[in-house]
Amino acid sequence: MARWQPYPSERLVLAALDLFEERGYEKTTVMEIAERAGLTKSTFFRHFADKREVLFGGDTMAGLLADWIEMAPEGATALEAVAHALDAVGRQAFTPERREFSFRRRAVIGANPELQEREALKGLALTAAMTEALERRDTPALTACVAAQLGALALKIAYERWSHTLGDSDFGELARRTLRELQTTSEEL
Amino acid sequence: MARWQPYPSERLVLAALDLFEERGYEKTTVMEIAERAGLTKSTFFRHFADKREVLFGGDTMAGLLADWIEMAPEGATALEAVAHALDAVGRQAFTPERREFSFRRRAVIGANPELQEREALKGLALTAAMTEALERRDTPALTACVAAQLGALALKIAYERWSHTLGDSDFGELARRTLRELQTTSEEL
DNA sequence: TCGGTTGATGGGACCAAGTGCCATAACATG
DNA sequence: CATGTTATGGCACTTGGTCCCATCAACCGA
Repeated sequence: MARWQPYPSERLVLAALDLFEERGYEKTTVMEIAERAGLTKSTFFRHFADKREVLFGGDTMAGLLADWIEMAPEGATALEAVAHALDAVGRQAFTPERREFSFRRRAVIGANPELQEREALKGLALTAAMTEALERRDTPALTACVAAQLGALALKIAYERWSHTLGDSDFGELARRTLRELQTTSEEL
Repeated sequence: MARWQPYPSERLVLAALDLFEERGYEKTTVMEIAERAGLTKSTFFRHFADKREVLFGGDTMAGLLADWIEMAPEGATALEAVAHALDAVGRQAFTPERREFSFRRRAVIGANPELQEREALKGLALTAAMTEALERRDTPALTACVAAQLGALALKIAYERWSHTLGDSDFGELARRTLRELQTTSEEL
């Protein structure tokens, strides 16, 4: 029998999500998470920087968004580039098999301020990444800032809607529709 | 001689700011902060919920903004109500004598991710408070959301500019001008 | 097949954040 | 002067997080 079972960090994530749902985030210790995953506290902190990060691990999102913004067609406006990126990221990261996990994750985060704090920070990083990517496309600073802000907001709202969906709705389409709504809203201010 | 010196939490805040500047946030312990203020660790946690909160204490901002948004003139648009609130809050909270403190505080926060995380959370709370206040003025949900977002962004940018100012510039005017810039920017998206 | 190297894990000591409880000293009030 | 209230000090305790070292599985070359 192999002593090292495969996918240690995935096991840790699932164990953590289970326990957070059962007893709540605060009443769950890192040792308990590790034990349920068949590992130890030491190993937990080798895979995640801290207890919160176990729910924010696969953190390639900011980079992905930035890449896709830069790869958008030459003539595209700032918002079009953002829409392009949302669509691409939707296909890559928001696959149907991840929807249930996202739903459970959202509920746990919504129940705990400490986790919301981490999520807020990730949101800032996301906006910053998009802003910089737009600026590399020679979008003026303020325009980049506002477009990124609207993009992040659209992402957040779309994520909320998507994770509540029952059928296999396409995240990209949801996000693009949301972004258009936000755009018309901002024009009517 | 009185054993209880006045303004314990103010002393704690200043002691903390000093130490954070000297050795950095992480290398400063709560005990050191308390001792420099002539108090103890126990007392520190009686005044602040945690170590980070010592820099985010006077946290009436969200409430103030919400109040002023609701008190804005009847016929005002969402953005005008926000501008009204920014102006009022500027007079109340961003007084000239607080400018130097704000500058030092900003530098410390900018140097530490843990503090940026807390700031991000406060930012979310601010946006949420403004959104809800706008909705109580019968602003449609999406409009309220976008207007609050722009307001929060304007506040952030204006705060940055203001804390770097040397003269006694008026925060309210700065914020309103910033908000107008953001509005025209968003119209040209 | 064997022995050495590499990388992931286990384990324990350790520090600091944060909680809870209780004693006590200062303040206010009669 | 006696009494109750409030802020503080002090201590024990749990937990998150760091560091270091021993160990064990897997891989690799001879």
